[in-house]
Amino acid sequence: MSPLADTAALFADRTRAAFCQALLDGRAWTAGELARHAGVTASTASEQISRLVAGGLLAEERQGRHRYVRLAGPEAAALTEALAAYDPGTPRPHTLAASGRQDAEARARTCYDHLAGRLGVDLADAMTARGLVDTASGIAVTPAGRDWLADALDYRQPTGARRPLVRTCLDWTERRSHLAGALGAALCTASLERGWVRRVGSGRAVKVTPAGSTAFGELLGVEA
Amino acid sequence: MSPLADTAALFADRTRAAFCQALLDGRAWTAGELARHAGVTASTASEQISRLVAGGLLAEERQGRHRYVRLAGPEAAALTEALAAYDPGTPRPHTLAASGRQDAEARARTCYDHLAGRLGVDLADAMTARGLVDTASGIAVTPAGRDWLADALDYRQPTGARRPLVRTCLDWTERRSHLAGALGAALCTASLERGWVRRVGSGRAVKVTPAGSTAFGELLGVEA
DNA sequence: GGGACGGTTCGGCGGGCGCCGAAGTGTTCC
DNA sequence: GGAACACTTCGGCGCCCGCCGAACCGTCCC
Repeated sequence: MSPLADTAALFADRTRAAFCQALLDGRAWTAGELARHAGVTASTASEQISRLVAGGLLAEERQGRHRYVRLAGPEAAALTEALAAYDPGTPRPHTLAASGRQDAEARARTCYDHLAGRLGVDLADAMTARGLVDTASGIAVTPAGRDWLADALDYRQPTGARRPLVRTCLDWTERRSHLAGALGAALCTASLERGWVRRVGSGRAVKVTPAGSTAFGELLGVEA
Repeated sequence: MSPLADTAALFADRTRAAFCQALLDGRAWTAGELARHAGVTASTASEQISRLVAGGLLAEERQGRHRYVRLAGPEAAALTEALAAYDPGTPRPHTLAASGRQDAEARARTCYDHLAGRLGVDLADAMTARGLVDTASGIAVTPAGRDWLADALDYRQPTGARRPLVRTCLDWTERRSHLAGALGAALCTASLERGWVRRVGSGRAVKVTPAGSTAFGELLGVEA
């Protein structure tokens, strides 16, 4: 086919799409977990995973009798997000029935390696409002933002880093941008390590802890 | 299916992918032109175009007995580019045989509404080197860049604009970033209007005119 | 009106793909 | 060694989808 069509075909299947979206939490899943998650048999999952790996979208790691698999990299995650976020003009039906289960994810979740959902958008807004990132023309970290990253998160950009310090990521529940890139990853890592947020369930949803409420409030004036 | 899989399925076909890539030149094509371009019959093209329109990826406009069709918007173009650009680790086979026809496109072409190819990358590098855009942390237009846009291109960002002033777009021939967003569009528009570049053939390729060589040299120090 | 032309609709063909169950391989634990 | 377990391979079924040719519908031009 054509490279474009080949790449797209990897996503163009209910089961494979479900795999990729599940893996957007940035963690490695076993083949069996993915199979149960998508509601297919182990054999089907095995085949589909192999296709995704062959297509370069997933990276695998064998450990004993387990096959761990994760998204191949930030580019793969970005592509998955971009496809999931594309939704031309549909004014969000947003059925209330299904929203119960999705509620936790809508409030706060991880998106590959950064925070998303309402929390992610709030954090992004707060950082913009405080002049830590500048969205007036593109998106960039301000000098004040660099200081904040060093002070609050103890993160300093490696010299000669090729990964952009900050990148926007369109949120598929909020339909607004939140912060990805190295900054987003650092914020997410710090939040998990310091117990500001905790993963709930086996999916992407996270919950802001009391300590997190305090921290986000003090550091950014966000009440969550 | 799932929204993700549905969207991906639109691209997951040789013919439809060829349509989208052709339309990346930002212009409207007739159904017949697309059919010939992709090497399928008119009936097939008609059906596939209808699917892309129904999927919200293409916008159509009927004029007399012609059906003009173009990409639905910048998001659709960005998605197409993102899919085309994703190519995990393949170190560019770059067959010399096919490169003849593609040579013009590799040198300079439009990418939806901005300039790409070697020219696009050179312009992006020059603007970065001259401090008009800042890529140290994300991508943003500097104050000097705003002045340059006003002076050289007579472009001023509308107040309250929701489109980012500048955005990067990964080039599928150069595998490097060039400038998209409102800045990229303004630069492309100015270049075409002022005769700095001229479209060649029916595709996306453009050619730098002598006047363009002078202008790019004086404005940005780019020799092209 | 008549002919040329762009586009669409319909029927039908062929191939590819997703899925499963059954059998098989390799690993872990007792 | 044997049993449980995670995963893979294979054969086969059924469906979907891309494609074409033929007939048809509008539009444009003489």
